[in-house]
Amino acid sequence: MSLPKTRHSAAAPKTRRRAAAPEQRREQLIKATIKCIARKGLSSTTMADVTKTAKLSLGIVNLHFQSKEKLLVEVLRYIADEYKAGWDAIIRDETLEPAEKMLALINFDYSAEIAHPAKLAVWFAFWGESSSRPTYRKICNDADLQTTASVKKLCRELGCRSNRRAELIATGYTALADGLWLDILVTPEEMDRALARDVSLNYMASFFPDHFKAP
Amino acid sequence: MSLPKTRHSAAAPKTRRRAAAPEQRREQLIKATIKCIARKGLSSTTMADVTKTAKLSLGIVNLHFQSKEKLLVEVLRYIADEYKAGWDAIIRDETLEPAEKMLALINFDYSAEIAHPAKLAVWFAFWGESSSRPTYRKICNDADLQTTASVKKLCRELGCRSNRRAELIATGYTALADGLWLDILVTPEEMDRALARDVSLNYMASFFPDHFKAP
Amino acid sequence: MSLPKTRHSAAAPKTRRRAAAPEQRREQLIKATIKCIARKGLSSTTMADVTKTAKLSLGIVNLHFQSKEKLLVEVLRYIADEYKAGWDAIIRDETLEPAEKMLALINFDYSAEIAHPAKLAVWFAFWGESSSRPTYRKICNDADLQTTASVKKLCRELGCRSNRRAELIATGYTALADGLWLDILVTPEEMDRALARDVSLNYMASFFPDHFKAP
Amino acid sequence: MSLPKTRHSAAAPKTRRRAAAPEQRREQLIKATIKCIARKGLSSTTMADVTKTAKLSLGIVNLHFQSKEKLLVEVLRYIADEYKAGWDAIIRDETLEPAEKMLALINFDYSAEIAHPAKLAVWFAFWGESSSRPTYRKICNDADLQTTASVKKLCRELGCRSNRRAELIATGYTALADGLWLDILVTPEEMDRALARDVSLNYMASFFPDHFKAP
DNA sequence: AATGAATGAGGGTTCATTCAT
DNA sequence: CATGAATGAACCCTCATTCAT
Repeated sequence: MSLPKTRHSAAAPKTRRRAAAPEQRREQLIKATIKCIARKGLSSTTMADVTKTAKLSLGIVNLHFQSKEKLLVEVLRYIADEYKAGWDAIIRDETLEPAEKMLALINFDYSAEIAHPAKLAVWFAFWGESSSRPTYRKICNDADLQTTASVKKLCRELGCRSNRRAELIATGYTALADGLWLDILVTPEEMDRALARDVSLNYMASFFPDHFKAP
Repeated sequence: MSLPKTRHSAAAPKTRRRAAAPEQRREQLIKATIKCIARKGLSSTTMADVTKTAKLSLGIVNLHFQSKEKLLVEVLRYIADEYKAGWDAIIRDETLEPAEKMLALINFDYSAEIAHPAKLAVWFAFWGESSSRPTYRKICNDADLQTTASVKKLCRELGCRSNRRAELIATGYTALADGLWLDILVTPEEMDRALARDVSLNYMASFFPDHFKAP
Repeated sequence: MSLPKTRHSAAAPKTRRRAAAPEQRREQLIKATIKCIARKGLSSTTMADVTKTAKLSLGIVNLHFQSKEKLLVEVLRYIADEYKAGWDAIIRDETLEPAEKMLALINFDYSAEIAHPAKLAVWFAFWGESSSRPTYRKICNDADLQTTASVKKLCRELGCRSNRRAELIATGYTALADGLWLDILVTPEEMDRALARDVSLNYMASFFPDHFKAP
Repeated sequence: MSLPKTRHSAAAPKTRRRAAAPEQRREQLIKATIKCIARKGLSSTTMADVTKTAKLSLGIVNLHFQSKEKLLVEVLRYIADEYKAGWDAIIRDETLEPAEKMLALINFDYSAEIAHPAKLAVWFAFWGESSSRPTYRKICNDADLQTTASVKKLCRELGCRSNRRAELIATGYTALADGLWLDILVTPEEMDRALARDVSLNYMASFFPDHFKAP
């Protein structure tokens, strides 16, 4: 909208510039955004912050993502995809027994890559906004739902007879992971990845004492 | 120019709201803010939203809270205090056995008052921002730390010999509760208060089968 | 849209301010806008220009008009209404004979108030944009259509027998006026209000020699 | 770092457009600009619009015209030149009597080529801006002044004794044409080329009943 | 000669805060 | 105490222009 478009003053780029593959620029901007969200929070992260962090010019986000909103959605999707990819790789690994899979999943959930403070900050920043933003919610949910479904299946394979019981355990596992991530993010003095792993292992061990040993 | 420097005509003060007890105004504004955060999210809640919801004038927040930031802190504190008060009442109730206390706590955590969507929305909105805001973090943490400490003590009373083990269970309980609240907020179709209660009870039953029965 | 609303920095008004009746402020802003359009053109007129001209703060336009676009529409409507009001007053004046009315209309069309350079600049600025903006077009047209209808009726009263002929004369009168206004605006050295009046009178005199005398 | 400073692999120059005669490119861009102005208005026409319409690359305008401003001036000049060329051809045609010339001019003014909606849109777009842009004004004026001068001369040849009277008629003719073009552009439902021609002819017939017959 | 990714000044809009009433 | 018009910094977005390729 807005009438006045005919610019009569000139706006001239002063410095050198470089061209890059679009996909590369997008990732560069997404990573800069993650850094900013971790540092300043979602609502305080501005386009200027992001582009300065990426050492690029102000206009570049709109060039590659059309709008800030779309950038943010891509950021969330980027993290969600990374999580789902890692998780799926384990689930599909046919060399592992169910208990080994579950163990691998626990280790994955609290690996340095996944339980990284910046990424957790992003997760919860979006979760905090998710109740009023359907798009965010959808992406956040998808990850959780897949997780729960996989764990439930594993529970059955681990010998859980009742479907209802498997449901409770799997739902609990996902919720527990969310809560532990929150603790890692918010009280790093009290909670670290190792402890979170132990708590999760302890959880599984209590339900499947034959397959897991409490730490 | 304008003549009447001394206006003797009493300006009709239209509908001037009656002065109210400051404490009452503050609570009125806090409740309006909770409503707004639940409806629009933390970052989209404006002073105008809050005051319109409270049916008060725009300037009144700064009159009673000095700034938006301070209002938000008070909102968070209000919810945290309510939670801690309810929890403490149970902990201090000397008529209850440890297992009864734990059960009461679980019921409390998923009561309509505490696991209320609007309040959960507020919790997670602040948690989402907490990583970049020390003040928010402090308030959010305090609640969690007290909770964990209480549960840990109860675990010992329920027969848990190892301190380490009690720590794991208690930490897990708090994290589980956080994760379940998140689910109630974000996927109400998948998770409700009753199911959350069952998951928590199932958790406790697995560690203390003599005191709790899995649902 | 756009997430980040939670301002954490303060933006404080520094100077004195005064309150005014909304209608008064609106007119103040409309007049400032007319001045700016005449001076810089429609597309180069910015909110900052308008508010600086009105000696008010930047945010005030959005306070009173919601958006720049709406301000512009109101500006156009303001001028159109003024024109129609003056025209209607003459048309409805029952003390005037048809020829007297027509003469009064001609005098009105090139009066200082109506053929004012700033207002003409606004008219043509909007007309220039009208072909791509339905809202502008509608307002501009309405004025022209009423004008033509009135003149046509007067032509009949002046003795024009043929409806078709009255149509041609009236349509011509309106077009002539538009063209003369354009000349006054664009070539003030060649065309002034007095000459424009003479051209219009000459036009009418050629069709109704019994009622008008060529200048 | 990057190894291949001397890239011997011939970079495939994808679809590189063939170089074209500069004059041809310029006209291509001017025509695309006219199309855009007619479609979106002057102030909303961007370099991207123009180059996309011309199916050329973004940078090409600055290559051929240095700046947007200069492109626009060339667009205006292009249309003005076309008009003047057509007009001059008639004026210089020695096979025509004065009355025949005047008729030919009227027919020309409302020919499909001249009274084309897109071109009229461009005229008025520039006229709308002309009051604040001397360059535009000059070009627009030149056309009008030549027109008026020619018509005035014809009036004398048609028997108009008084210089003053010829002046009034000629000035009126030009203004009438401008106004009629505006009507064709802005109210196509009410005004078309045929009607405009009739109005103009009716105008001339009223002054020179011996030479023209009212339609 | 031609391309289009990159730049950044400039624009409209929002909204926490102030203060005359 | 209470009100809400006014303020202006800061935000997101647009787009003419540049220049490495």
